[in-house]
Amino acid sequence: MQKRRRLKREIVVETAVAMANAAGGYEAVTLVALARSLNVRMPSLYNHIAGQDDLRQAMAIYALRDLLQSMRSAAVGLVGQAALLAMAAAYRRFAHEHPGIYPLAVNAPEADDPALVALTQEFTQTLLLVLASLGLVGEAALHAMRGYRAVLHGFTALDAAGGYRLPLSKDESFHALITTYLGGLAVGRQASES
Amino acid sequence: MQKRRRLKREIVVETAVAMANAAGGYEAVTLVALARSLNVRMPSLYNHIAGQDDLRQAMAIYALRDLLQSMRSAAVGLVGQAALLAMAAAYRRFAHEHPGIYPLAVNAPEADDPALVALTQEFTQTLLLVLASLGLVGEAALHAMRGYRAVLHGFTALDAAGGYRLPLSKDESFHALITTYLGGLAVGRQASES
DNA sequence: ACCAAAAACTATATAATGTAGTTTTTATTC
DNA sequence: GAATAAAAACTACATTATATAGTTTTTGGT
Repeated sequence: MQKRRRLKREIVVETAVAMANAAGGYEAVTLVALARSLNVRMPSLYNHIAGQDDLRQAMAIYALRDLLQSMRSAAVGLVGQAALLAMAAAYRRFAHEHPGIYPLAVNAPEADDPALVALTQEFTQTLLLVLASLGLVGEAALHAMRGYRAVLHGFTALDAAGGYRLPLSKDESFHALITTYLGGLAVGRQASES
Repeated sequence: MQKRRRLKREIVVETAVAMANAAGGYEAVTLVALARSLNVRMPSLYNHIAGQDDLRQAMAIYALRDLLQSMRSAAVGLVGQAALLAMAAAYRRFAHEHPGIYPLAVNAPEADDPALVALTQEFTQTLLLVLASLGLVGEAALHAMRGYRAVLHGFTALDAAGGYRLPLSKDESFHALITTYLGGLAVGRQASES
């Protein structure tokens, strides 16, 4: 029997995130359903969020922060390939455990939110640091960062979309993909050094 | 002044595809908008499609067929890395030129449609043939196929989502990604041969 | 205890998907 | 060439979702 007034934006967003993950997709979070799960009528949500777009942006920021933290934790104490492997595993685990919000973290709608911009910069900075520990700097590092994220998202998205139906270990496929890409990076680095 | 009766499913789907590409996303194809663009009232569409889900599945099949054909055309006369590079370029071009239906081609909702299953098998077969020309067979080829598609989709999706905002050539990033992955495949192949 | 602000509510508008039942058009058959 | 059955259009309506307007209730600071 709690006093159920004083709903807060934070609670609204967190409940929405939980609903999305439970349902396996953020589309399931309708405002009516979210309001019902908060024991409130739908229009009351507008006291805390500016509408569905605003809610999704807030969920995206939540997701991105969570993903970044997961990847950083996974890489603590590691450098170079080991760090990139650990971060890749953390990325995949995050997407698997948070199917409702992972797509929001990637699609990152608008670039107008300061929190979103800051998070994106932190993300970039973290990756560039790890790539530097691998010997990649300058434009090569930027291309490698784009490639690394493409690899991670590509596998993750195809997996989530049900694209891997063959009776073949997905873990092995993922590991093969990452090591193949990292191996290719090593080759390119050697070539540019010679 | 054509006789505008005898609307056909094919016309409905093709108009929907055109609308989706023009709008840059399939979400813009509402049944009311589609009906208006066909000079018809919305419920009339139900004589040709079973609803929005059916329409999207039809669009997905259309997209997948188109994508497969583009990639095959690009690879005619090529084998090995050259073929995979050409197919990658065709994939990216397709996604860029058909922003409305590309996501449908990837998300491939249900596995219950025979046409969809057949297309998917053709796709797989084509890729495995090219990979075989590179010397990859068996499970290694299957892992490589998953990786190749992940690489293609990952870059494509992040690009479409506006994820590449840095002032850095996307063409170069894409080329670097593909050659890095293919280089990694070559390394892995050497290692397994020794 | 009062009162202003915050946050809930009811009621309503708009737009989308989808269904039921009816009417119109088309094409085939006698 | 008219009759008729099937196809495909229509009107009308039910349902669900987002969003807004205006009102009432709750709450916390003075």
